[in-house]
Amino acid sequence: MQLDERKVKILQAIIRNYLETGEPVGSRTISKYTDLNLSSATIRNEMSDLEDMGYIFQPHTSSGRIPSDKGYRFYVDSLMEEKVAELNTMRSELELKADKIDVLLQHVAKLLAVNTNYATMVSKPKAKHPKLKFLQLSEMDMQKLLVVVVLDSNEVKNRIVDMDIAVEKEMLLKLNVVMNTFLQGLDLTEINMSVVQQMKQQAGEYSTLVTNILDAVADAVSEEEDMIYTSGATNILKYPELNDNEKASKLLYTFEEKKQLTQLITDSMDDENNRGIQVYIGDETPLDSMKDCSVVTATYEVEEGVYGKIGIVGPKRMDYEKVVNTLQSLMVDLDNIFKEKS
Amino acid sequence: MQLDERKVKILQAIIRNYLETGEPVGSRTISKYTDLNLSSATIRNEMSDLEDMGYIFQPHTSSGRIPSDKGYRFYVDSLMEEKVAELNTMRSELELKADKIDVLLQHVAKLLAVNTNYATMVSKPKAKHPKLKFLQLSEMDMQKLLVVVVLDSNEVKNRIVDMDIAVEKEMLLKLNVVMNTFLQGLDLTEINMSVVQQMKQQAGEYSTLVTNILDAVADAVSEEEDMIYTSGATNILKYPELNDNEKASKLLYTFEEKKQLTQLITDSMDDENNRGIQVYIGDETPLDSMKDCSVVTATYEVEEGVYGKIGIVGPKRMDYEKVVNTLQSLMVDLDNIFKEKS
DNA sequence: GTTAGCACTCATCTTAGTGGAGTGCTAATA
DNA sequence: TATTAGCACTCCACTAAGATGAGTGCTAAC
Repeated sequence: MQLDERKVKILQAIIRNYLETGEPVGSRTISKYTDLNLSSATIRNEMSDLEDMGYIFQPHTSSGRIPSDKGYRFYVDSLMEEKVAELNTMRSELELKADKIDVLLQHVAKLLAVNTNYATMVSKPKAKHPKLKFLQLSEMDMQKLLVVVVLDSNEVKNRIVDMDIAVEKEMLLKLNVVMNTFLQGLDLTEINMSVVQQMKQQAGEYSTLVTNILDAVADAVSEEEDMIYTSGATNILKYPELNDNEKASKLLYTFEEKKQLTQLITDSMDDENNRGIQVYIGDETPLDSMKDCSVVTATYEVEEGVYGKIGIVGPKRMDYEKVVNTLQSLMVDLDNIFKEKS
Repeated sequence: MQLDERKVKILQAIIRNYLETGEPVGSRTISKYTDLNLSSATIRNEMSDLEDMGYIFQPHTSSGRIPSDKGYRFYVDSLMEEKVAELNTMRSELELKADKIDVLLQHVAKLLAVNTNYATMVSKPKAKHPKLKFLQLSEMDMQKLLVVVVLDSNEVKNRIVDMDIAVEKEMLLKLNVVMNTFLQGLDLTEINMSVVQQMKQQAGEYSTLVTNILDAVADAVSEEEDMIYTSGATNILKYPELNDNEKASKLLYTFEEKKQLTQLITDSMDDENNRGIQVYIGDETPLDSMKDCSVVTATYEVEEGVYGKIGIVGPKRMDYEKVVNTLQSLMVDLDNIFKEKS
C-alpha cells in the first residue's frame, strides 16, 4: 500500500488535531474539519489503511486514533524538509562578554520555556580543547595563592592554591611571567612533560608550587560542572499523558540532577551529522525517563569547533511546528544579541 | 480546660502515629499502641477535649483525628525544648577555600535531601557588607580589562571592563597599586565620593576607566544571583497530601525559580531572634506555595556577621524529630569539614 | 470509489449499595 | 468520680450495575 496524497492529508489532519486536543481523534472529526469533503465512512477506510501501515493506532478498540511514533516521525520529517534550507544559514557567531554568558543562557532557557510551555535546557558551549589565554597569580595571604585562568573564549576561572613556603613578591612576579611565557596559547594536551620541566627549572626552589599551580589550572580548564541550564521543568506536570506521577517524577528528577541531560547533549553532539535541528520521538530518545516524550534539540556554533545545544522536552503530541519555528527565531535573536555585544 | 500529662501523651501519640501513616488516627489505635492502658472510649473523651482545645481535628465527621497547625506547633515546641541547649553550641565556624564553597553547599543540599526525603535548600553565607581584600587588574586584549575582585571571605569574582583608550602596561600596574591602596579593606558603603575623587586624580587621563572599574567592582560585590542551592524538589511528589497537582506544581515551581526561596531565607534571616533552628508550620510559612507544608530552617554562622541558612520543606506530617536531629548532625559534620579544610 | 446506516465496542460517568473504621452518647462499673 | 462497654449513627472508600456517547467495522446501495 502506498501513502497517496489524500492519506498524507488525513494523517496530517489527525496529528494536528491530536496535538491540539490530546484526545484520540475520530473519523467524524476529520470529515468535518478538513477541506477534503469526504464522509466519515471514507475517512474510516483510510484510517484503517493508515493503521495497517503503522502511522496511527487505537489506544483501545473502537476509540479514535492517535499517532504512533512512526506517525510523528513522518510528520516531523515532512515538516523539516521545508525548514532545512533556512537552518543551514543559522550559525550564530557568538563571541561575547564571557562573564555574562551564564546569565544569558539561563535567560534563553527561561524564555524558551515560557514561550513553548515545555521543559527546556541549554548547554554552555564548550571547546573540546580550550586554550589558555593567560594566567594571573596573586597573593591572597601568606599561605594562599590566587590563580586566575583566562581561556581563549574569554572565560575566566579561579582557583586557590596553598603555598607551603612563603613566596616573595618579586618571585611571584617572576613566576607569573615564566608560566605565562610557557603556557600562553596552549591547551591541556600541549602541556607536556618537557614544558613542565622547563618551567620547574626556572622556578628553582618553588618547583612544587609550579606543580600545584598546574594542577589547579588543569582542574579549572577541564571543569565541566553545571554546563547545563534548565527551565520550565514544572511544565511537565501540565501534560496529563506524562502525569502518571511515576513518569513525571522521573522526568523532573532528570531535570533536577542535570547529569543525565549532559549525557543526552554530549551524546548527540559527538555525532558530526547532528548539527542543526534534531527531533527524538518516544523511544528514539537516549534517556529512559524520556521514552514517553519527544525531545527537540538545536545545535549552535559559537565559533569554529565550539558548539552548544538547546533542547526542548515535551509530550509526544508536541507542537512540532511551533517548537521548530521558535527554536529558529530564538537563534536569530541570539545572533543579534551576540553581534551587538561583541 | 488544661493540658494535663495524659492529654499531652495522647496528643503526642496521635501526632507520631499520623506522621508515620499519613492517615487520620482513631481512638482504638491509640488505646492499643500506647503504654497508657486506657480503653478506646476514654481516649475518645480525651480526644474530644483535645479537639475542643484546637490541637486536633477531624477532616470529616466520624473520621479519625489529625493534628492541627496548633497541634504540630505544640509538638515541635516541646521537642525543641530538649534540643535548644545543644543547638546553641552549634555555630560552625566555616572559613574554607571559598572557591569550593559552591560545590560543597550543593553537596550539603543533596545529602540532606537524600537523608530526609524532603526538599532542601541551602543558602550561601553572605556578609551584609563584604569588604574588599584586593583587586587585580589584567589586560585581556587591547580593548578588554579583566578585573578580579577578592573579598574578605576569600570569595573571588571577576568582571570584564571595556577600555575606550589603550592603556600601557606600566599605567596598568600603577592603577593596580593605586586602587588597591585606596580600596583595600573597605566595603561598598565606605567607598565615598572623596575616595573616588582621590583615585581619579591619581589616574589622570584614565579617570573614566576608574569609574568603569568601580562600577564593575560594585556589581561584583553586590551580586546575589544563585545564592541558593536546592535539592530533592521532586521528593514533594512522594507525599499524597501535597500531590494535588496544583499545589505540587506551584511548589516545584518555587524551587525551580529560587527567587522566592531567597525571599523566604532573607526574611527569616533579618530577624536577629531567628538564629538556630526554626520551624514554620502551614500558614506560618511566608510563602504562599508552602501553606500546606512545613518548613524547618537552621541558621549557621561562618564568622561574625556572616550567616547562611539550611532549609527543609516537606509535608506538615514531617518527621520533625528526625529532621531536627539530621540538621544538627549535619551541622556538626560541616563543622568538621570546615575545620579540616581551613 | 464513495456513502449511509446499523450493530457493536468500550471508556467514562452516574448511581446505588456495602463494609468498615470511627465517633458520640448512655448506662453500668470500679 | 473516672473509666469502660456497648450500641446507634456517620461517612468515606470501594464495588457493581446501568446509562451514555463517541467511535468503529461492515454491508449494501448509490
